[in-house]
Amino acid sequence: MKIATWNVNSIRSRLEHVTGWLGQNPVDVLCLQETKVVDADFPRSPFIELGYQPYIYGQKSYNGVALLSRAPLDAVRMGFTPIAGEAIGAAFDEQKRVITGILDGVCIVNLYVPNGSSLGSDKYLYKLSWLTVLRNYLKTLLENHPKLLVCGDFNIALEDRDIHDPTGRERQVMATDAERTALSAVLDLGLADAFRKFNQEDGQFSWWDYRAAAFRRNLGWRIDHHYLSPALYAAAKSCAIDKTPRTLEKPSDHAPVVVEL
DNA sequence: ATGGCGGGTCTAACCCGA
Repeated sequence: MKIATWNVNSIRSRLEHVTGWLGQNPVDVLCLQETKVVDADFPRSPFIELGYQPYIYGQKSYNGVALLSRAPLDAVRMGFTPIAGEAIGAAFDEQKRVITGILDGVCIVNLYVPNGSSLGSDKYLYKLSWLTVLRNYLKTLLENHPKLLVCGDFNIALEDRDIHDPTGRERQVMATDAERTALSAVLDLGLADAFRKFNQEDGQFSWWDYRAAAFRRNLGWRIDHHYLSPALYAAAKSCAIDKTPRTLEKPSDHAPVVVEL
């Protein structure tokens, strides 16, 4: 089973890149983030024609996640609310950042973690709160789904080797100690980084700023991840970043990351 | 480098991302 995660920075602007990539890389499930479109306007038919069923959870202009699956998914859940309840979920689900589904007993959690803007801002505090809600959400899911895959755009680089230049990273959003601690608390539930099972190199990135020729100079960050529960981690066969779509004209600033289970 | 690019939409003296 192959599962990919890709922040596409608008599915409508990236439609040809995504359909082209799926044609070349027929993964079982593609997890999308930042679709930036309401469900009624999501371009479903190009994916149906490719043999993929879209499960979408979007909003206008910002955020938005989707699962594209070759086989029907079981128990698709939108947002935190179905697991966390209305009291916690309703407010956080105003931003569409979470969608889950089950394929062959593997529970796939697709996340778009808040960016956080800048250290100490309201958005930064929201990001930290969001991660505490995520921890409780995944704790409950793990109790019922021992085969759990949590992937997406985490907007956090856990280690200095995941950043091209970690100088000053403690004041830089995506790399502060508070963010790393919050994500580590999530992973301490029993989730491990699939990419690092296979690759210990530095200079391995999944996002490059559009500015300053960052991609050409490989000035990037590794912030898109696949985290696996122990049963899946032991069985994982490969995990790799595909930089090819980032070389195209008008690319997303993120590259897809593929894990094979 | 409180913003170089590139999404979005209230097409801007806009907002937001990472």
